[in-house]
Amino acid sequence: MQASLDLFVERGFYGVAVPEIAERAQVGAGTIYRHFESKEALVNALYRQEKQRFAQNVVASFPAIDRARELFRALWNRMAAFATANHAAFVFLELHHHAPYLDTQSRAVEQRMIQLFEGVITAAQGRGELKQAPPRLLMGIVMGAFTGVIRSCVESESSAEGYLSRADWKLAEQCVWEAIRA
Amino acid sequence: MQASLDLFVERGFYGVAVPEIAERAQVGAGTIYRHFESKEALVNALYRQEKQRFAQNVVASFPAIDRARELFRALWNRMAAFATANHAAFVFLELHHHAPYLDTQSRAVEQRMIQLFEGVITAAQGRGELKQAPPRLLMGIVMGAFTGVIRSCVESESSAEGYLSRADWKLAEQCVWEAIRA
DNA sequence: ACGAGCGGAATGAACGTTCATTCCGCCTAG
DNA sequence: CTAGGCGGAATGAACGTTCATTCCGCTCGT
Repeated sequence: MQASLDLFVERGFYGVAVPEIAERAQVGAGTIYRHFESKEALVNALYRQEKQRFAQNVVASFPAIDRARELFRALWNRMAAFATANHAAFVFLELHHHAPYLDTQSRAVEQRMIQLFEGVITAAQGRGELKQAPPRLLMGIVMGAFTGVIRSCVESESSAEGYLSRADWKLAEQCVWEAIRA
Repeated sequence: MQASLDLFVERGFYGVAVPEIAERAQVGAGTIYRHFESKEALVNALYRQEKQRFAQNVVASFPAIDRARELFRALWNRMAAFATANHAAFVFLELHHHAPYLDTQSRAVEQRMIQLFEGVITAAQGRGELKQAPPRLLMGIVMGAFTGVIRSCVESESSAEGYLSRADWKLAEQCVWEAIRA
């Protein structure tokens, strides 16, 4: 699964041959089919695993606070921590967002997280802490901006830069908070 | 090219067979090779065409104003207009961002636009109109948020909704402006 | 204590299929 | 009548998947 993660991130689902995954994983091609029914089953298993890992890192044991500002900071920091520690996984999830070969169950993992967020946003709006806009819109802005921030540092082609500094993360967090605060 | 655009958006470069493109375009498979040297050449031509169309729609004949607020509103509205009128093209550009089969020239088209934006941002920062953050970071936030907004409406699975209302676009514009304003 | 024998996981060459690309007969414009 | 562009069957490479075989670790009779 680690091997396929790396390769799928590089060239996408259809761009990677199963024997290639096997080679990178240092196993025989047939071995993959003892663990996964098909290439599609593999990518679904991988998606679910990483999505769940992401969800657990981000929303599990979420601080039981009600102030939107703190909630948002916590959310952002957790996402940043996950995306930094598991860069490939994050890009993979981003890349396979709504891919046609994802099955119903894989999509459901995401739906649950979205609905959870929607509830939190609506509640915060009720307290007048967030802008009055469709929750989906605010979610799109936050998630999109987060992805954009990550991409902006990957693309800084000054080669070996690698990751955002902690200061930049904090800066970005402040920016995006101001986008959604009431 | 229109046929390949639709298909590439649906399933990605490697997920679409050339004969399939031919069928959708209602031409023979061989005919494609009288116009493009290879499948890769086709996707590069398509990328360049759409990226340039996007760039022209967004930055060409840009209002000669210096107030960042107006500039941003104009930028946002043009991007929104383009993305609404050419949804597939926008998704295609998004999807092929940094794909390994894009050649140097195709990447250069994007680089020029980025550098142009970087200059505008730096200038506005000099005038104290934008937050003091790395221009790439601000660009990532804006572009990412824009994409996120688009995605948020595509995903509203209430099926036949289709597009954002004009009011929602305006709402989103205000949100994202507040993210980057000083 | 030990080795023959067993079960099942791993293997990778081989299979049928599908792909990108080529090629040649056909059709049409001039 | 002819040349040029088109179509779509043909082609060989590469794909996902299978399966006969190998390999390994454990069990159990001696």
